[in-house]
Amino acid sequence: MTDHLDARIQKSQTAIMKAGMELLSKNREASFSDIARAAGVGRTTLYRLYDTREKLIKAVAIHCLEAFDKTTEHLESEAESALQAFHLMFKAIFPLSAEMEFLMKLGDFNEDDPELTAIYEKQESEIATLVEYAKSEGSLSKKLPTSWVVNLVEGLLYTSWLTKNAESIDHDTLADLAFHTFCNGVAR
Amino acid sequence: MTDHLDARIQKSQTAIMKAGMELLSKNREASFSDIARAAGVGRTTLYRLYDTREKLIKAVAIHCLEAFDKTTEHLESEAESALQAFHLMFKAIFPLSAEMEFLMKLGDFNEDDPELTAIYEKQESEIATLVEYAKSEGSLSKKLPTSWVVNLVEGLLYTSWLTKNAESIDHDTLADLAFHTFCNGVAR
DNA sequence: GCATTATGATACAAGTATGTTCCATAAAGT
DNA sequence: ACTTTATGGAACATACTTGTATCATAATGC
Repeated sequence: MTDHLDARIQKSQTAIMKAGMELLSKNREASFSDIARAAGVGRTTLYRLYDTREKLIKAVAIHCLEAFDKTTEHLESEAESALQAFHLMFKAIFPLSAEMEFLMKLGDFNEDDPELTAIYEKQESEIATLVEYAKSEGSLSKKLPTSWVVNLVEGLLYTSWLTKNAESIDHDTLADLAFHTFCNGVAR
Repeated sequence: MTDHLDARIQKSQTAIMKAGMELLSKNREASFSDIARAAGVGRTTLYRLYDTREKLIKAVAIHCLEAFDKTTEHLESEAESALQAFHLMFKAIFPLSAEMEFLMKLGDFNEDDPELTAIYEKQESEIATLVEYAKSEGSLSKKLPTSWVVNLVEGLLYTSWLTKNAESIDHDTLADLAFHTFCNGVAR
């Protein structure tokens, strides 16, 4: 008896995760049959690994949120200033466009599930801490509410996502645009 | 035989529009039964006025898009500068938070329906024109792509919407924050 | 007041998603 | 090699949603 996950389960899980993320992003009403077919596994396997449709969606959401967490947790130590940390954050998040799209299309997990809410609020508060630090460092305006700046980060990611969908712009360029706008706005 | 709409139809339509906007914002999978109950009309009436579920959603979407159009169409003539037009735009849009929420939760009508896409792209191009004008006026940076600035407007509305949901901030204050960030960013 | 017309309730048919159970098979672990 | 375990397919029950048809009732227009 080991706690090592059976290779078959692991394979199924990653395939389901990937297919679920893509299908549910495109169409929130995608059925278990659809997801199973796209993942290349039997419908029964979905029910075996995730009891219900709701639980699968929650599992995918947690997976996405944790991907964000993993990507952003080392930023503060790598950056030399709080401002630069935001720049690194914009750059780091773009490889997670699939995860970002899923979370954006999902909408308010805010109200749905306490566990998801907890993870989400934890990440929000980490950004809030960074904002407060930047304020004390003197690099961010102290007149603006912290919550506004925190949500602005999300809003700029949304802006980037819109722009990326319409035009094919380089990820790094997009991150630079977001960071520049974050700091200076768009006025001349 | 008049082309005046029967008062009963009008009453039903507005009730359905309102209920549809609210319910479908909260839960995209809301059924016709749910919407009918919330609107206080019979399910049959929904099918009579809007043939199918898809057509109802499309009707609500058009209603929302046109509400935006109506609100923003006179801005250019009222504003004294292109920049000020953006300020007025942020202020004008906040009363339409229900419409905004519906459209945001709806996601890509971009790919769904050519008619919706047409209206949406028309509005986008109107903003693009305004951006180009502001650039020529010298009030917006010419280095930034027009599409980025256009999407930034949407992104700042999204930011405002997030902030409004979390904290209870005055609409006008929120519009000022959005405009200030639009122009100058958040750096000190 | 009277004819017209929208309404809501009910019943109905068809389709589809959900979730469960069982079993032979194949792939993993040891 | 041998045992254990995950898998996929099939069959099945249930529930729900969609969409249509009918009809008595009530509100509207004139």
